[in-house]
Amino acid sequence: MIHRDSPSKSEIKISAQAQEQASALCKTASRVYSQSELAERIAIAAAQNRPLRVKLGMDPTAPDLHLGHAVVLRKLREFQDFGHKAILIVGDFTAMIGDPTGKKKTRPTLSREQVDANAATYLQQAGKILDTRPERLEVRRNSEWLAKMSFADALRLAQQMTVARMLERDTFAERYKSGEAIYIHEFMYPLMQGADSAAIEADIELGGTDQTFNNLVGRDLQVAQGQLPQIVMVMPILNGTDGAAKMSKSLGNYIGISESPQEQFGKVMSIPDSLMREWFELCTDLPDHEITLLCDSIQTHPRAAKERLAIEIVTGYHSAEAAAAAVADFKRRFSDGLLPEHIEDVPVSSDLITDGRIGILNLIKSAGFAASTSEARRLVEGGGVLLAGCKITDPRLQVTLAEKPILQVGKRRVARMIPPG
RNA sequence: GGGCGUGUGCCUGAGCGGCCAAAAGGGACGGACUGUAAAUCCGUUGGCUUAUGCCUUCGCAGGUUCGAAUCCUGCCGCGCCCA
Repeated sequence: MIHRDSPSKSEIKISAQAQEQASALCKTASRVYSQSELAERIAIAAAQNRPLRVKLGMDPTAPDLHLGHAVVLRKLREFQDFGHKAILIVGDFTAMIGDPTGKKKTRPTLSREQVDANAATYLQQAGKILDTRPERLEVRRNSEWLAKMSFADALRLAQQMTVARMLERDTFAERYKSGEAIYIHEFMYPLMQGADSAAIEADIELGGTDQTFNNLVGRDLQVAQGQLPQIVMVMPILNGTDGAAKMSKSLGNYIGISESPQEQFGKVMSIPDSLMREWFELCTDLPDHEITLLCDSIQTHPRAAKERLAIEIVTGYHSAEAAAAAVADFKRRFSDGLLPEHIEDVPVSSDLITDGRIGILNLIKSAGFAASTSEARRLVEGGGVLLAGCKITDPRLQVTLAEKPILQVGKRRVARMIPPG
């Protein structure tokens, strides 16, 4: 138990150093509740000779982290680099509800093993960004305290909140207005998340702007328990590669932090120019003046700027060498129109072959470039298929694989087809 | 609990007995142009051994019809109003 009653507010002198640290940390944040409180808390912690406890919740499902998650994780890393402690909360208990932000209904309860496995995968990916040393990172699952609560405990929690306030929350407000269902248990979600903050005595909670309400609830619950209210810092939600919607796996507009250098690079190159500034700010460590220069299309050609952005990102998740290779590969493929240096071999199953020949549609399917024969047919008819460099127009074409021909579908999908045997 | 309404393809949304695998838009994919940008233009957008063919799809289950996404019955989901 950390005692919060040591130096009273008036006694704390907020050093210039603390001010500076606070303003550095707040720089890319969307909002902070509040920056002055943060400076003060930094000073308090320093006076107590302890690190700040910086909380971040994680969903124990589908741990496939992308650049959007990375925005918050990068911020958390900044806190760690100032000597503070990251507390990752594995939301294994809250997952039973699912954040009302998403449209998904109640999720299936995950087994302990699944949660462990997902958390491990999460950490393995987040480890590219976070400092994972135990003195800088603590991982807790919220079933640890939430599962123990009785119905009476839950009621006491619920007493902290009013329906009116709950309905102020944007997602609830929208759903209520548009006539979508809102279940009572969904109201428990913010309360549970707030209970997490109280349970771990968080000084700060990070999140995306969509978490604002949830995180602010934590403040009230902490105060109710005699703790100092956590400072809430919310980060902007990163737009996806399409520039139209927030980055998410289900929308397919994401760049995974575990993806290959080539893939990351190519995807960055495909984003709309209008997205560059945001991405520079939230996905790279480049200083402001450099970003300004790069985003000025007079001084820097947008394509060059985007290449730089891609290099920065690939370097961050892989290495400078990998980024250089990705640049070369990209130029080769898309500027010079050549085939990539490395082409994946795809063995073709022998039962698709009759008399040494295979139908082009089956070939496309076996390369995994089309989900159905009909789709493969459409690709051929649309003129998107090349075999051994020749455009295929006849969906009925039978081909031989003796030459291990290279199959191309669209601009991106390439494979060398290997005959069985 | 009662009354009214609603449920369509990835999404929005028309259809309201045959001409419906189902309008239109969005998205996505392929092509042209480019900087794998934007804008624009063209094509495709349920599945099937290649098809004036067959199968699956319009909440679910039955029924009426020569014939249903369209009508009837029951069920389920959602909303609104009343209590």
